[in-house]
Amino acid sequence: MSSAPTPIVSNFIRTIIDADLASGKHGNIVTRFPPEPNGYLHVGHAKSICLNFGLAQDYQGKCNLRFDDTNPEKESQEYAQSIQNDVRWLGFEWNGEVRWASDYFEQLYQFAVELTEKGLAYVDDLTPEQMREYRGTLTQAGKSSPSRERSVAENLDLFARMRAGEFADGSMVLRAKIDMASPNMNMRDPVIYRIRRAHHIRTGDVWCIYPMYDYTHCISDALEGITHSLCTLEFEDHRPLYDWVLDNLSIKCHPRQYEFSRLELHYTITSKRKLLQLVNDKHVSGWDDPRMPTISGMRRRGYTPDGIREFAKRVGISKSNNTVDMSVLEGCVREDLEAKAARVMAVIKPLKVVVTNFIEGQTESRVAGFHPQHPEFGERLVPFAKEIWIEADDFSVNPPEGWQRLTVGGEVRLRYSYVLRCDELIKDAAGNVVELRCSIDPDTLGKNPVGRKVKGVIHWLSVEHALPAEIRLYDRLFTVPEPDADKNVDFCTYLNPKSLAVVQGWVEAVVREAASETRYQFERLGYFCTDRYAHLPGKKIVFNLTATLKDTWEK
RNA sequence: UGGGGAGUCGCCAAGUGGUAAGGCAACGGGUUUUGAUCCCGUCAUCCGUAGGUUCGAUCCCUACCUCCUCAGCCA
Repeated sequence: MSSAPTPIVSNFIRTIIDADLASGKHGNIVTRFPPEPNGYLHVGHAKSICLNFGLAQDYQGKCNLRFDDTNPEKESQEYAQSIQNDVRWLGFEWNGEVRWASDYFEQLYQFAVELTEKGLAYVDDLTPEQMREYRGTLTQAGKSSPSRERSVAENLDLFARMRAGEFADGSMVLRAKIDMASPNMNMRDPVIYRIRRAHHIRTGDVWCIYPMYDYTHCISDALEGITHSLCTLEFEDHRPLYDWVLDNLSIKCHPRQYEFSRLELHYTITSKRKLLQLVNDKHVSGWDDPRMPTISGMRRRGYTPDGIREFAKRVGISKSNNTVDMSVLEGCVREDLEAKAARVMAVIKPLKVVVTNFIEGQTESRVAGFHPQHPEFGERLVPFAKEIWIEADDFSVNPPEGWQRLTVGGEVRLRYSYVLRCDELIKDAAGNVVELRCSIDPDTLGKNPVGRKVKGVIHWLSVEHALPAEIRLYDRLFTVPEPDADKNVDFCTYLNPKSLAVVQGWVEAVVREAASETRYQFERLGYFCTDRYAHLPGKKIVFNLTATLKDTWEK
């Protein structure tokens, strides 16, 4: 990061790892990031990625990337590919090859046979509705299915025939035989295999039965030698099942699951289902729309991997529910960009200024550094001419108290150039200010005028030299802090109609050949990034607003 | 009303039986040709509540309150 990086803060998981390493329980740690390839990764996943890969880095351990691809109906290669791209873009590399739960399908099947042989699993043909009834409620114990006492031999036969495709989808399942009276619903004989004739992205039509998450995850972790299996709080209730499966199978490795609280962010949503809805209903241009909280969306918006990683560090890891404001994420990105983005001037809402005492047709160029604190960023020439653009917001006919910008009769410093005085304004028939007639003080280049102080500094562009650019301005996607808080109101109701505004502005000619995804600070405006797709170097300039600069002037 | 979790500054978040880290934000001041950055300073007599144990408790015990979470052949 720019200045002082946020120091590593202890958390309960690090405490556990420290103890495991100190006691010799583990010589080194192995974590894993296990997404289901059923959507694009979002900021919440970024927190998990930074945790798992970050821990592996800090402790010189390893972190696997494993796809939990056990539900073929929702998964796709496109998603799997995007996930790999996102992890790498964030700056992490997984240990060895990408792992797939589907690579373990045969072993998973054999383990299920083992469970069945031990009398710990049985084939059930209750309908989903019946199964729900038999499961009981939070306060009432469930009751046994008639199939619960089926013989081992018959279970083995039935399970083999399930695999062989003899039964219809949904007609039967394999269940773990645990405890129908358990106060933990997950232990009331959970389904571990279901029949589903769906084309799988990797195994195609080889299988017609697929293992469930709870059964698959722990075994996958064990097969990979994972030491610390980290997941979010809602899986706390699943831990007994995770342990039950491993305790009852002939697998020596028994990873431990630890749960941390998930990230909640104000003014956005992080539910894959809802994010998918935004895409499908065309409320956004796609998963990578710059307004999306997806990693690819943030990338397109101009957020940096370092900024996002800093954010993960800042929010920390704990078990308490927490909601972080978007401004914290923006702050991290700003901090990173402050140090890394080259400065350039741009005018988003232009107002023409004619410098009456400057010679027509003359151009006067001044050298300006690309970064005030880093001369190594280099410099460029900024041309000055008789006609210039200034930001319309930098001029006011009736300025409020404390105004440091331009007003009639007032003076302001043109960044890198002269002190300018506004002598008169020109209005159109409707009374709108359309042009300013100003004059410069020729003796203020590189020095302050004598006898008076000019506090304000504004950015500007020579009309003749500026380059037109499409500038996409973004605002928060939702108008309320918690769009999906009320289950009775569709979160789309709170979509911000003004979350995107496309304007035609002007930028310095030096950015003409900028590659896509090049980040700049437009002085006094904010950080902008050339669009990953629409921006065509040398042909079409398209910038996305990443974040505005902090503005303490706001009144 | 069953089970599993969590409650420390506006937002995150350490911490320990010995008298409350840090970050962000905020607020004051300084520098500044970005009202940005940067620099300096301020910012919990108090750790959900009420009791108890103790020389001493945010950390131990008891009760209570609040919030989250679980009844998919999703993950």
